[in-house]
Parts: sequence; structure tokens; C-alpha cells
Amino acid sequence: MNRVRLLILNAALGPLDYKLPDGVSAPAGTVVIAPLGPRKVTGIVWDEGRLPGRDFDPGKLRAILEVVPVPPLSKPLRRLIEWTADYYCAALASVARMVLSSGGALGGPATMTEYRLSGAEGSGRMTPQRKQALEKLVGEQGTIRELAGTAGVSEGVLRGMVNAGLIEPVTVAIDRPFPATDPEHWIPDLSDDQREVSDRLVAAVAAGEYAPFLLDGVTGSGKTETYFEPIAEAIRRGRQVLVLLPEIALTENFLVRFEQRFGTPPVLWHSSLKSTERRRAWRAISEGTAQVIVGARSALFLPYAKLGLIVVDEAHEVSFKQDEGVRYNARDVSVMRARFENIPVVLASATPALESLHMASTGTYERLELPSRFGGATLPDIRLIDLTQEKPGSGRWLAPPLVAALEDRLAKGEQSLLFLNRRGFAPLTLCRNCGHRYQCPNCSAWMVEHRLSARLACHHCGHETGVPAECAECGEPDCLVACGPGVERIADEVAELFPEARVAVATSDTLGSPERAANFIAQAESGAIDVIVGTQLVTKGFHFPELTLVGVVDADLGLEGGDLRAAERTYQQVAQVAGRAGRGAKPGEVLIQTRHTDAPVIAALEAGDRDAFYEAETEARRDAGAPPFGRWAAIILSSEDEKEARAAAVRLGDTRPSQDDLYILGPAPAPLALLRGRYRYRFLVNARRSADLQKVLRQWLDAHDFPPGLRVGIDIDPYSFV
DNA sequence: TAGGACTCAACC
DNA sequence: GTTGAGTCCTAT
Repeated sequence: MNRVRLLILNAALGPLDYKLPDGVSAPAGTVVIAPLGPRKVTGIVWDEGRLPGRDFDPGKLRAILEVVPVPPLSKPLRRLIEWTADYYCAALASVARMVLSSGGALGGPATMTEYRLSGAEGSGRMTPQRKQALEKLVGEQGTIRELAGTAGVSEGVLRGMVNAGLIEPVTVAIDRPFPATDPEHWIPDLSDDQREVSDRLVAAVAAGEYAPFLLDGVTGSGKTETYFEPIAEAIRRGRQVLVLLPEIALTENFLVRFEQRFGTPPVLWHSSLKSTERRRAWRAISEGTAQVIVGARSALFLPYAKLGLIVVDEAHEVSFKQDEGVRYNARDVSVMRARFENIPVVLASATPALESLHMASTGTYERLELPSRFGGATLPDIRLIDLTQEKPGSGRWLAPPLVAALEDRLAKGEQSLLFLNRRGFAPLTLCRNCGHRYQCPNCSAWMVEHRLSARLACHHCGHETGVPAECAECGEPDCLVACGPGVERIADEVAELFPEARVAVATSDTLGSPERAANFIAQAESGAIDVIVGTQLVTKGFHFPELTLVGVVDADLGLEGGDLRAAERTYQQVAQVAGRAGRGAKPGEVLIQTRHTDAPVIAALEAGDRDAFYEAETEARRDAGAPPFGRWAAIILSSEDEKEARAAAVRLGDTRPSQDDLYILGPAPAPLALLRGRYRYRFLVNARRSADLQKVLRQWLDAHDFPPGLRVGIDIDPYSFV
């Protein structure tokens, strides 16, 4: 009998055995529908012997109901699913779900009905309308609505002609193929540096073997054009390419350049695709007809038919780390996927993660450098503004030297960018009468005032209220005081200082959709904006030639909060935003407001000394046993019942493993002790490289039975420490 | 005693 | 995770 073991797409279920009906073949990777009790579930036929399972009475096996009409998941993808689940301590089913992330695509090739002239005599009278349709519709095919438009007659006339046999229905695939990408559409002129790097990458694609690269190039050095050449090579060889970008909403600039180079837009994959777009892309990817896929991190787990190259752009970006569900880091998993697929992978960044640099310095990754800016543009001049000396006016946030620099650019008609990584008007709102602070009811976080939308919003759970007219606590009218700056407040300050300046706020609130983002970019490029005030959203990808001043409103912001990567993130953000200045013919200037001019990261930024920063950070990480010298994991226990969460955390703490190469901190209330209505307790685990971190964690947690309603989250290599 | 709220184990 | 079976309780 043909017995198969299925990975069931349900995180709470282990592998289950089924039998195949006679005549049905289902090799490993085949997606099937199987009966489970009274239900139907989706499962994936798994390799013999790779999933643990108890011997189930062969006589009681039920038969698979149907084979889903999609290509079987490839062996490299199956190995990737196993590796990801194992490394991130996640359920295999949760990872597999990310692969089969388009429910619609599993229904098989969807079809629709189009119509065309049948050429038959037909029945019924020949009216003038019918005659007109017969003349106009020669060689046409489409929906009734489209044909009615073409023929200039009503849909009713055409339906009558269908009944009369004059027009016949044709079944066509609903998912039209994506246009072919042309690798020779437009060959750019590369600088010598770019050419050298791109030749190396093209050779790697041609070799068709696993090869990890760190493409390390200063902002403005033309990394994108450089990695377009190996993409072209992969296309020539009939292979697919995956390009991962951190913020798919802001890829306008990338898409324009891509289309210039290849003649067509790439296939997009991101979370806000509509289900029909998702199905079309998923099927084209799995069949191999989608050639270049540009996507957010979730594109990493798609079932590519013949992947030949992976590029991770802005590979240092924190947003490649998924913070919910399977907490994977797309940058790291990309390298694993490349390994299983046996293809090259390129991590591109101007400010690589320390972990990536370490891999390059040990020779695990091959390092490729683009040391200079393309087209002769020079790196901007960076100066510090010491906020303890140069104080902004009362209730203001911009110090005199920054205000003077803004004035200078406005006079010259050049653009300025003010960077502050804080959305909204003010991070905290309180009552001046009684001191009441507006807090989110679901989270231990302040409500952030957004004046543009006249709301108070929690940035963690999305809870929103209107701005109250009187204090919720003491009833005093008009008593709200905004504390601290957000981008909207900085924009107000600029508007007060320079009433004639055209100011734009650029955050996820104002540039949420691709259309609004494209509109903003068009405005900024046309010179219709003088001052851009933005969050991290503006730190990358933009290329505004008239932008000559970047002001970092508060460089110390990222250093607060005890995040293990705080210094690195501050360095990356400021270096990236600084790279926006002086990308055209005119040189750029960067002013950094700080209260800690002597902090190593700030000093390194001022000196433009990247190596010094990385060296200092490397030593700090070595001392702390932080990556890449050791590893961290976070365990979060959460429950709607505070007592239950605490009790579970204490019980877990009582059985903590004890070994020399593992340090366990906690349990303690998580920094966000209440999040979305759940109380949270946290353990932090620091492991030396010798420890088998995942195995220890699994054994520790598996020995516990937690009450229903208590959730256990494991975060391997965490980025967010809340 | 019917019906509702709840718990619990099996699902191949 | 979902489901149906089993248990207990309450309103009639």
C-alpha cells in the first residue's frame, strides 16, 4: 500500500499518515487535501523518514481526498522549511503556511469566459445592431462588456447573439502571464568600480553555485545598477531572481530604474496585494513564468520554480526581521535559501550589519566594495550641534545653527530634509491642570497626538480616540499639553520660522499608499517642496538632486531604551539619512543635533569614520557576548490575566536550565508589560557559541504544560527588545 | 428534562 | 486549530 506522511498546515498538529488512492502518485512536496475527522485539511507530502511520527495502524489510514494542482514544493524549499522551523523554534506548519500563502492559487488555474464570433450562421433575425456587431467584432475576443464597448452595441444585443449561436464562449485562464523581461533592453554605462563588481557577480550567476556576497557600497555608489547585471545574466539563463526590499511601499525609485534597465516592471509581492494579484503572482512564480520578483520579506518563502539569484537590498534593515508569528530574519534565511538552492546571494548595504561584516571578514561571505559615489558626487560634510551649548528656543526643537542652515537653503532655493524618527505631533499628551497622562487602555504606552488627523493613537496596537476637548480625568477644558517633539511638531516649527517655506511631512501616516508615495516623490523632485520632515521612511531610496541639507533633529533618540543594537541602528539611520544629501552636482551638508557629542557612535559619525565605529562596536559586542560572538533569545509569556502570566513565568523560571555557556535573565515584566490587552513576562537568554541554544530552549519549554490562554513566544536573534 | 456553557481529547 | 462528546448546571 502507498503510505505517505503529511505535514499538516496546522501548527497544533504533528505529522499524520495517510494512504494514497490507487493510481495516484504523490512524490515528496506534493500539496494535497486530506480528511481529518469531519474536516478537510491541506497537507504537504513529506520526505520519507524526515518527520517524526508514531506507527499508526495501517488498517486505519484514511485516503487522501485530492492532489492540489500546483507544482510540488522542491527539495531545497522543503529543506528550507525544516531549517527555518528548527532554527527559529517555530512549528513546521507555520513556516509551510508562508509558502502556501495564496489560498486562491491552490484552486488550480482559474478560468473565466470570454466571447468571440463563432462564424456560424446562427438563428434569429439580423437586426442592424447585430450586423454592426458582426462587422466590428472580427478578430476580437473579450468579455461581453469589453465587446459591447468595441462594437458600440448594448450587452443585451450580444447576449442575444450568444443565444442565437452567432457568438461563442471561450474559456481562458484568468491569470494573464507577466510580460517578458528583456535583459538587453538598455545596457547602462558602469564605472570601473561598478563593472568590476558586476562582472564578479555575473560570473557567480553563470557558475550557478552557492556563493554569498556582501556588496558594501557607500550611499550613492550605484549598488542597484551594479546588481542589475547579474540579474540580467540570470534571466538570460532562464532562471528566476528574487530581490528583497525592506519597504515595498517606497520602491517607486527602484521600479523606475528597473523598468529603464529591463523594459518591464518586475513582479511585485507584498502584504497588501489583493487576493487576485496574489494568486496571479504565486502561480507565475511556482510555474517559473515570473522572472524577477521584487518583494518584502514574505517573498522569501515562495515556491520559485527555478531560482537563480537572490539579492537583499538594504540588507542591514531592521524590518527584515519579522516580529510576529515565525520570527525569522529574511536576511539570514536568504543566505540559507541560497545554500539549499545552490545559487548566489547578494547582501547589499551602505551600512552592513555587524554580523554581515563579521561573516565577510572571516571569509564566509565574499566582500565586494563600491568605495566612491557615482557620477562624481561627493559624500556630505557632517557637523555636530551640541544641544547642551546651542539650545533651541523655549518650546522649540531646532537649534540656531540648524535654523540658520535652513534659512540659507531656502534663500538658495535648495531642499532640506529634517529627520526625526517619531511619528505624530508629540509622543506624550498630559493635562496641565491635573497631570493626567493619556495612556493606551490595551498597552503600557502613551497615546501619541496626531494633529493632521486630530486623533490620539497608540503606535503599538492601533487604538485611536479623538482629541478630547476636556481632560478625561479632571474635566478641565482646553488643558492638553503636548510633551516632546514628533515630525508634525517639527513641521509646525519650520512653518512658524519660515512662513513662506513649503513643508511636507513624510511618514507612514502621510505616505501610506504607493500612490501617495509616488505623488510625494514627484513633488519633491519637481522642487515643489522646500523642507521635508520625515521618519526613517526617508532614510533610504530617495534621490533628490536639489537636497543639500540634512538635519538630524535628535541623534540620541535611538540610544535610549537599552536596545542591544541601539548604537548600530543609530549609526545606520544617521549614515543613511546623511546619504540623502548632496546626491546631485551640489555638495551636501549634514547637521546632527545631540547632547552626547562624545558618545562613540556620534563621534564616529562626525569623523565619517565607519571603521572606527565598527571596531568600537565589535569590541562592545565581544564583551557583552552579543552577536556575532554570542547569541540572544527572548522568551515572552503572555496572557490576558496578569496573575496567570506571572505565575507561568515564575514556574518556568524555577526549571531554568543551568549550564556554563548559557545565561538566563528573568522573568521580569517585559518593557511593554501590557501589549494589545495581554500582560507579558520576559526571559532573556544569552548563549555562548558553544551552546545549542534552540535545543536547550525546546527542552526547557517542552517540559511545561501551560494553561490555555497563555501564549509562549520565542524570539531567536531578537531585534526588538520590548 | 431540554438546552446552554464549558472542558477535553482526538484528529492519521 | 477544530470538532464532537461528555459533564455539569439551570430554567422550566
